[in-house]
This record gives sequence, C-alpha cells and structure tokens, in this order.
Amino acid sequence: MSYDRVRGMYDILPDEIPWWRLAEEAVREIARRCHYHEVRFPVVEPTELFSRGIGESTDVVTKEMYTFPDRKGRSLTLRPEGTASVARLYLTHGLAAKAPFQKLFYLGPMFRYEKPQKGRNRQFHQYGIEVLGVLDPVVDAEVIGFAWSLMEHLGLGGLRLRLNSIGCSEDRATYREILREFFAPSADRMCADCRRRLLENPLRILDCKEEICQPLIAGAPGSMDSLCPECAGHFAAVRQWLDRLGLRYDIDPRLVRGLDYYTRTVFELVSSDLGAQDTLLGGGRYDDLIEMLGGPPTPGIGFAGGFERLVLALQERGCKPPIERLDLYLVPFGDEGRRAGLALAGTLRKRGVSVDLDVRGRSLRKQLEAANEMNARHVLVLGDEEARTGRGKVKEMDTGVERESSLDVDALITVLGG
RNA sequence: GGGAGCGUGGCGCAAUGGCUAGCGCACUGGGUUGUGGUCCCAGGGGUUGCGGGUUCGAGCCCCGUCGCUCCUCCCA
Repeated sequence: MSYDRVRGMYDILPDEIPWWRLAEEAVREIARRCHYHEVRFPVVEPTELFSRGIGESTDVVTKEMYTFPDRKGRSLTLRPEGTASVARLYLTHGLAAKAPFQKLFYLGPMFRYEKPQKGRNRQFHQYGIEVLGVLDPVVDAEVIGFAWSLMEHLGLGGLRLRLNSIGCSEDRATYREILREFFAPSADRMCADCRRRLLENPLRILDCKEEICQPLIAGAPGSMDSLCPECAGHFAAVRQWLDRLGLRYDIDPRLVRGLDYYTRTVFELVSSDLGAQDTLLGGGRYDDLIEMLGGPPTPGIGFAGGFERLVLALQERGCKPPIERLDLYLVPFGDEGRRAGLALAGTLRKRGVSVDLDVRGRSLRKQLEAANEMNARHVLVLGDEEARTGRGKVKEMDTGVERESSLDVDALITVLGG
C-alpha cells in the first residue's frame, strides 16, 4: 500500500453508510419538525474568527487547529466547530438587523488536530443547531428538548443530560476568583497540570481526573453559588421549563465547557455505551459571542453533536438501519437476451424500480449466486426465448415462487410489487 | 504532550530460533449456458510494517523507526 490515510481521518464504506444515513436523516427530520433551517458555510474561515470566537487560551485554538497561510499570506483555518461560523454568517448577511431571530442547523465535517482514539478523530462530522436573538429561558428548554427528541427518534437509551450554569462573564470572573482562593492553599497537594490551571484557568481544575485532585474538587464551591441574580433567575427558569416539559437532567456543578464563548446555561448529553469519549452532544448559551465578533449584542444558544459517536452508540445499542433491497436482478442470457436486458433495465429504472444486471457474461449459476448474495427481491432470466416471446418468469427470491409475466413494463411492475 | 498494547495475503488468525510461511472467511473459475442459498474441485493473492543487529539459521530474540488501537488530556 503506497498511500496511507491521513492520521485520524477515515473512509466510510458502503457497509457503514446505512447508520450514517439513519443519523443524518434523524437530524434533518427533527429539524424539520422543530422548524430549524439548514445553513451551509465554508470549511475554511479566517483564523481570527476561531481564535477570537472560541478563545485564545482554549485547547482548541492553542493546539488543535489546522491553520495555514493561503497564497497571499492570509491565515486560514479548517473549521474546528460550527458555532463561530454560524455567528459569522449571521453578521455577514446582516441578519441582526434584517431578521434577528433565527433557528438554524448545519451538518458537516470539522477538523481538530488531536490524538485519535475511539470516538475522537481529526476529521469528524457534526450536526448542530443554533437559536439566535432570544434570551428567554424557554429557548434553552427548547434547544435541550431538540436534543432529547433526536435521541428518542433514534431510540437511543443509556443517556444522561448534565446541566449547569456558568453565569455571565462577570459571574465567571468572580467564580474564577472564588476557585483560585479555594484551591490556592492546597496547591502543593494538586497535580502539576492543576497548579498551572490555578493560574491560567481555575475552571479547568474541575475537569481534572487525577486521583490526588479528586478530594479537593469534591469540596469545591459550585459555579451556581456565584451567579448574579439575573443568571440565577435564568437558570431557575430553565430548570422549571425542563421540569414542566418532563425533560430529564442532572445538575452537575462541575460541568465546565472548553470553549470560552459559553455563558449561563451549559449542558452535555452523555452515553453509557461509549468509551472514554462519551459526550454525544454538548452546548450552551453564548450571549456575548455575536458582540465579540463585532455585531450588536445578540444572545444565542445551541449545541453540536458528533456523528461518529452517534453512529457508535447506535451500533452499540444494536440498532439495525433498514436494509435497502434491490427490486430486481436481471439475468440476461444469450445474444438476444443480452440485447434486450439493458433496454429493459433502463425502462424499469425510469419507472423507479431498482434494477441491476450482469455485465460480465457470467454463467447462469454465477449470476443467480450474485443475485442471492446481494439480497435481491426478484430475479428475471431474460434469454433468447423471453426476448422473442415477450414473456418471462419473475422469481421471488425469498420464497422461490415463480410468476409468469409479460415483459411489458407495467405488467412487470405489478408482478414486482406483489 | 504523556502512557500501555499490537503490527503475518483483502479480513480474522496460526507457525518450539530449523523443510517451500500455513488455515478459515472472502475473491475468481469449474462441477451446472435455463434457475440461488448447501456441497465438491481448482486457482490467484505474502518482500511476515520498515531498517539494522545477534545467529550456521529470525515471522519468532535485541535495538531503532514508522503505523495502528486504547487510555490520559481535551472535547463532538
């Protein structure tokens, strides 16, 4: 093999496609029901969009972006996520003034330069929804409801929604200080990473999985204690809505998301069927993002989910996507039959029937074996005899029953249908 | 970035340091050019990831390297 795949980027072969389509169609269907509109945006954006939108100090920006200069020396980046692009799109097209309230969704590949492992690739595929222009807590509940509807539609179980509020930017600043004061006295009893985090971003300490840090983290004050009255009220209202709608959630005061634009409500939907990378989707509010990118103050909320992980979870749960069967396998046979075969296939295909036929002139036996292997519903042997008389026998492969039929397209379609 | 495990036909695996590196599945053809699944026969396909070392002799042992997988980290 002379060329390897790029590390962390994968081919998806026909065998896997049914699960992908199942997942993609579910997203589109829920989006349709909830009246979200699809947007598509470039895979490449100016680097600054991400570094400013996602946050200069985040892992994504500091070490995970595919960034390169174009031929005129401008710095471009393969999108590592979608929200920043949607915010940019919102501003680019003047929606803030024209139609400030938007419910949008997207699907597509994202890129992050990370060490690959189960459920984490360098090119991965996300779907995401974004609601722009409304601060009301009912929207938070609607967005979370979308996530649950999607999972319910797919019949996925083993799920848990982790919910938290990290407050507005002022709250986050005060919380950061509270954590700093809390952890500082015991800094010497924490792992090296956490000592660094203490200075750079104390919020991250809460994510630490090191044994040594666990007891300390367990006793740390939650972010909800430092919420301002507005944010506390917002969060209480979100919870009320969720309760009213019967949407399950677990409050997790240690849930801190890794992108800087998040404010107030944050959440993750995790699956018990996945490995270490068990977050099926994650999101939250980003009420300052649009303004940060140069637009008018505009609240927003959304989430993104990974298709790879969704597919893994579906397979883990034994979900079988519907199998698409070939309607008819034509077995052209003899000179006349072969001449008639392709023409007949063409007319049937125009009528919406899926037809395949042998193009290698193989033996009758081999062709039937092929038909059997590809799980065709019907077989029609089209030899010289059939070509001459215009009649043939359609065999239903599951039962072995043969039915005599005219080779007239309408007659055939009737036989195939039954 | 750190750690662990694994690299042998397309896939899954085997081979005490010793014969021409085998087996199953898959693939191709035939048994059977007028009807599939089973069965039988035959065939193609390998620089044992790569490079070096030890040895009379290395798929096997040693070193290096590359790759893959999982964990950590982070996140979708």
